[in-house]
Amino acid sequence: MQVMIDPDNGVPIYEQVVRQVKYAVAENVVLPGQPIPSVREMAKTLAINPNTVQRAYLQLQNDQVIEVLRGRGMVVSSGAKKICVSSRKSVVTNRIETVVVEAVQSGMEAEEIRHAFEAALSSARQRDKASDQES
Amino acid sequence: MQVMIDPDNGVPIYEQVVRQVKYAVAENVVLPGQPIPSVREMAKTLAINPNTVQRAYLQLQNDQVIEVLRGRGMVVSSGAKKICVSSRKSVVTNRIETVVVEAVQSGMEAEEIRHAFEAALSSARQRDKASDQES
Amino acid sequence: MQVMIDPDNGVPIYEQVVRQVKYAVAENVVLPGQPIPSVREMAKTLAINPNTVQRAYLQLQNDQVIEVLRGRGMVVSSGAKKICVSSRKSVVTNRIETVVVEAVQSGMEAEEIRHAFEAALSSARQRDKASDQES
Amino acid sequence: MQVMIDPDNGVPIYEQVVRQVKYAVAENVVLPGQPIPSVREMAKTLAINPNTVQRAYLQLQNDQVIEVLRGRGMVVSSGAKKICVSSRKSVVTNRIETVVVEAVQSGMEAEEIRHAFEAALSSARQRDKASDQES
DNA sequence: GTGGTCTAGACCACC
DNA sequence: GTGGTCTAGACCACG
Repeated sequence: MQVMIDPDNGVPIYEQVVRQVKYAVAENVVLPGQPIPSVREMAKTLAINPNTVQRAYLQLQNDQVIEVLRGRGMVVSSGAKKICVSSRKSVVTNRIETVVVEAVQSGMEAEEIRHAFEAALSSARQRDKASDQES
Repeated sequence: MQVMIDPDNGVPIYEQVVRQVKYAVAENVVLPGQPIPSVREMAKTLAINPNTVQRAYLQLQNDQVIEVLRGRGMVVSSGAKKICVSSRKSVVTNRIETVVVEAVQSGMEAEEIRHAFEAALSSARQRDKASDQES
Repeated sequence: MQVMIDPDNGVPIYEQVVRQVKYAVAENVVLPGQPIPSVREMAKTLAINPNTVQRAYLQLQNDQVIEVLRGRGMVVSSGAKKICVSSRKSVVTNRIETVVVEAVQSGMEAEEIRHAFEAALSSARQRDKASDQES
Repeated sequence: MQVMIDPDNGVPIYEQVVRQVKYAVAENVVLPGQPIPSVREMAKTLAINPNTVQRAYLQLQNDQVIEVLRGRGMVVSSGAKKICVSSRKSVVTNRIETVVVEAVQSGMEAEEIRHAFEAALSSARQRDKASDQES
């Protein structure tokens, strides 16, 4: 499981860790029952403070994505994949709502917003297909 | 110039003020050279902290949308409209593109994304109309 | 709202804070909409680290007992009382289950456990009534 | 001497081992002077870490339930039965009293507490019987 | 003033 | 080795 952190992008580091672990679970990069890197190991590889990793893992526990085997570390919980897939969608939906609210508040007309959206969607899909073919 | 604030929508209040002033300029609600409400007046109208208005006005100065006339308060600067119109569209459009890319990357189908978008748009417009009627 | 902490009783300090805030809400010591002490203030009165209070408040947010008014502090959320009352009962029920499991595992007969339980219950109720009359 | 371990019930594994050894002594499953399984043997039987067994045996030595015979392993000490019988009841009874006091203080009715207790007791006994049959 | 995040370093229980 | 808790002190965004 490879995790990449950008400490300057506004999103809290612990939140970035949470998202990437969930993404890895949703994409079957790690399977239920498999261990995830220990707090100290993850902290070392990301060059961040163990407490920050601890906080990310705490949230993943609350979200029932991972569970603790006492004294032996943490593993992906059995229902994790389902949770991660659905949470990912709800997160994206929330983001869409936020952006749309901003657009409306800033005075754009519905048709104008819709046009920007459709343009973004078609170009994003083209790029997505292209990168699919590469891999 | 009518400004509506939602203290619970996650967007900082000062940022909401900035956006709506820019919106008013872009829509010719206020014209270059015309004064904008004083910090105190705006704060009283919106029932928010004067510091918050101060901060919004500071950012508007940095963005060259308003300027201080010594002893006479603040007015919309001459180049303001051009700045506001272009910045509004580019900012919102960029945000939309970012979100759409995330949605596609997270594996959502185009129809699914479009559905979330339309739902967000209609609910956002309803709330916008409702707050218009209140005022 | 008075909170008492015992740093040596095994229960984490942040957990003690969580419980006592919930207890205060359940007992109407603080009402929905009312503010709770700020992180710094609570930390000072309890003579503990602000981070520890922060963690307690974070959990209370997750449990939807309190909510943040940006820049102005935290208040008891509207549905808090219901949550606190029911959570209190479920916590006690869990504790009972744990103890009973231990008793069974340690080889006590059902009748023996039941006898100890009834004895404890009647003496606890007597003491409870007595303290009620005092107040 | 049969020992059953549940690694997921919150009680430390070494503590579970301690309790069950004491239980076996109290119930005359093993008699004073008789040897108890070696650390390695016990660890293999329970599929747990030898360090964990070591820790349990260390505590049993501190509690004067077992003693080391140089070169011949560990045996149940002479006063063990008396210690185990009395400690078992007093520990469990104390725990029950504590929990019941908490329940009463938290405002639960006597009948409510009794109901939770009986439910816990019957489910705990069922699980206990089930694990007996397995072995 | 408020809460939110992060770092550094310590101590503990458990396996 | 593992995770869990706590302290101390710093910086940031927001009102």
